[in-house]
Amino acid sequence: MPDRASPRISSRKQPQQARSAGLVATILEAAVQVLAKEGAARFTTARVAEKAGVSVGSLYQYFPNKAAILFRLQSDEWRQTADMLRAILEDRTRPPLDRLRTLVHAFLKSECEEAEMRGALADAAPLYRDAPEAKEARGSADDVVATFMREALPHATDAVRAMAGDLIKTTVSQVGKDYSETPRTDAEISTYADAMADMFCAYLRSLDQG
Amino acid sequence: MPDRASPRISSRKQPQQARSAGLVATILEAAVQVLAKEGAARFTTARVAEKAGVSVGSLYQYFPNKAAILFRLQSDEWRQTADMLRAILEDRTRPPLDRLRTLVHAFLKSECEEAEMRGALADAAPLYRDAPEAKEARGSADDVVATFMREALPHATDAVRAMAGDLIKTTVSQVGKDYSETPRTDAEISTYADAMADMFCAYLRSLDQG
DNA sequence: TCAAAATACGACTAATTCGTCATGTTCCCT
DNA sequence: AGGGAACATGACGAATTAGTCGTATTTTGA
Repeated sequence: MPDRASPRISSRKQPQQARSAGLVATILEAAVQVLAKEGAARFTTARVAEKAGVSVGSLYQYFPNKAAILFRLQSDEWRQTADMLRAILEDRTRPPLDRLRTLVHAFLKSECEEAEMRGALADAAPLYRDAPEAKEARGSADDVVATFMREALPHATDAVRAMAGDLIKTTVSQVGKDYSETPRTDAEISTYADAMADMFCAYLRSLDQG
Repeated sequence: MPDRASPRISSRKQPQQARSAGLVATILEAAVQVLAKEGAARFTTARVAEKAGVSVGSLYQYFPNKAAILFRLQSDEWRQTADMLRAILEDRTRPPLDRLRTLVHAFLKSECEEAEMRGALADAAPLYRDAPEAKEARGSADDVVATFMREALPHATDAVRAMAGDLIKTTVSQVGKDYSETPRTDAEISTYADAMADMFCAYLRSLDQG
């Protein structure tokens, strides 16, 4: 918890001409580069601007502070993965546990891609996570998971479903972060994902029977 | 990854007189206070020294740098929890799955205690985790877990046992961090721990049968 | 065409930080 | 008692950083 008072993180101004829109894109790309190559501790606005071939002043016209850049990167990540996972979970042509398995595979694989950048982004989390915008961003996946759990555990109580959903959600997300810290081959990722899926399936079956 | 070169983190000199031993203890207590109340970003040697009622110079006689203090705190935590968990896992008078359930409860409860400080310590991890001393510290729990898995999964192959052990280890540790981020009552912790234990038990039973 | 709006620039300031070192104090042992 | 070792002090230097602001350049639209 770096800043007690939550700093504004929203965009300072929207780019209106084509060149400034391009500038924002350039900055974001450079930010990813700096984050991946230099790490969270050496992520500075000056370095990002230099990598982007742009002046600091220009950067500060579209991002109110350093945290805003990081939050933007994290936001984009979240949106992307959320869409992917939602698409998998909502495909009702397949049995629930099959979908769950696919989800675990997809999520773990996605976490292992660009792991350098994601790790550094997580290190920088203290800079943006206390901002109000970041708090809103979470918990949007709750509905999708709740719906899925009703399908997966038709005979269980709501309380059990909620707990199981929460546990699985947390496990997938947190274990993914830990697992992706060291480099893995696709085969390793797949094996590990299967083990996780096996665990979830065994758990859900036992819940729906007992 | 804040520092490419790994800084020395070992103690600079050992206290030889009683007063300096006390001073080290005072510093560590103050460090915990500062970490919990101010957060990782505001954790500075100056603040720790002030809180301890000691000069910065004195602090630097027993810790080579800021990271060393943080690493020391983390080390002490690790040793403490490791001992606790080992004691539970090695009690062969009880069935393996019972022990596993107790372990989950104990670990989750311990993670939820002093959560402020632990969270801040995790935020500061980039400062010390790349040092060689920190890398050694991990992986000492592997033997205990391996032994336990042989008991819990007598009919499974070694590969399955290794995978399951790794999965459970990672899950408990990572999910614990996430779960302890928001304050919980003892009852909530216990319920969640039971759910996790249920999941592990269902998984292990399915592995030992199939 | 030309003025106003939008955009871009980068030197600069104020603040914070880590860690050192020359100096002073306390302790221990003979 | 007294001399040397251990210990304690805190002002200070060097480095880094976030963010600003006055100025210069480009685009737009009438």
